[in-house]
Amino acid sequence: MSRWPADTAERLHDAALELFLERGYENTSAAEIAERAGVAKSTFFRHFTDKREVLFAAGQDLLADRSAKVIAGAPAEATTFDLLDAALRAMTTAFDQERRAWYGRRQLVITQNHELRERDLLKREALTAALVTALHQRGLASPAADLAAEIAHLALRTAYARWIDGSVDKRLDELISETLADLRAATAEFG
Amino acid sequence: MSRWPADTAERLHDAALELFLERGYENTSAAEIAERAGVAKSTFFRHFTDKREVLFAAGQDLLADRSAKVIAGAPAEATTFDLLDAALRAMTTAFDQERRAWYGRRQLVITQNHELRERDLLKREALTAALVTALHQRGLASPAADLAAEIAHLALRTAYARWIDGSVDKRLDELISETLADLRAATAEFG
DNA sequence: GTCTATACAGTGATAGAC
DNA sequence: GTCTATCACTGTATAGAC
Repeated sequence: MSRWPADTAERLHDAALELFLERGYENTSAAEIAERAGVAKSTFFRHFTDKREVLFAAGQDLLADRSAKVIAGAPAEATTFDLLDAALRAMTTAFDQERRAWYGRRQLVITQNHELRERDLLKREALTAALVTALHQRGLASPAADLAAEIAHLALRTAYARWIDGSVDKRLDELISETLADLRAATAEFG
Repeated sequence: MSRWPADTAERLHDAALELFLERGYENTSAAEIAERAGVAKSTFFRHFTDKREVLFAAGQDLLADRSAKVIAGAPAEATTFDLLDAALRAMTTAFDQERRAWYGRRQLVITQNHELRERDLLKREALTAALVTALHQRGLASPAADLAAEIAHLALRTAYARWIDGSVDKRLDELISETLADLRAATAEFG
């Protein structure tokens, strides 16, 4: 048992989402988030480099690493779409079905604010760039690797939106495979 | 001996890029930009909603409108790639060959700063979204429309980088057509 | 090694005057 | 339209407490 209440970061995390939903991102100061979490403002900035990061602090690099490893270790006969499917599924095992509603609330806040949408895009683009690198190392050259990564990016974005939407009760990895299959069909029609 | 003082927005624009190149974006305050342009800090914020926008204020909506019109007015027998090519070329007529070096300096500043990269991504995504809308109105459904827009996005990004790079002395619209043709070939191989 | 306290520069908004 | 002036807030830095 620590002298300090456990998981300060998580409390800040939850306090932030609550307040953003109550009164909006812009109308919530970092000091207020800290106050609700029971810590000082300076503590907030010790845990998160900026105010937006309180919604994005999840292990981004971990996801990229995981997908890179899956791509590197895939069998030689795997098609590019097989690679994308495996990589995206590896990325999203962390997205627990039980926390779907939480991600939905988080995304609602993000969508309604410009600064947060910008940060969201940057995070997604970082994942796409990591995918390109992994595909290059696998021997897939540009522009095919870039195209593949963009398709994966689109699949993830679309599947994530459908997952959060909640009108179909499927796991995120199922939706990813479905969405990617749709995109494979659409890609074939272009050729 | 100019009868009219240069446009305030343009002077702020140029002063900002100069200062960002001299000492970096982070080490330049809005007040300093205003000072070099010969106006007050508050005047800066009357012209640009925030400090980043001084590098992005170019008519973004205009580009989106132009590409939407081109897509709407394209002949019925045009392929999707024809549409993308026409839309991207329409977007980029504003990118004058003589100002290529200027865009290069601007992009250098953007690439070196997180906040500016975020803003850049948001602008590009807005263009992609406008493209999706135009393609929907043309009768192309999702996910084909989304895929097409992402391919266009990738083509624009790649061609723009090559244009700025300056190792080949071609106009941006030429590079776009070339890049798009490469992507068409890559797309066909996936099918 | 985690939290607190305080002071500070800079952003971006706003009100009032010319 | 522009200026001055002022304001709340972000984010940094530092020094110290448990």
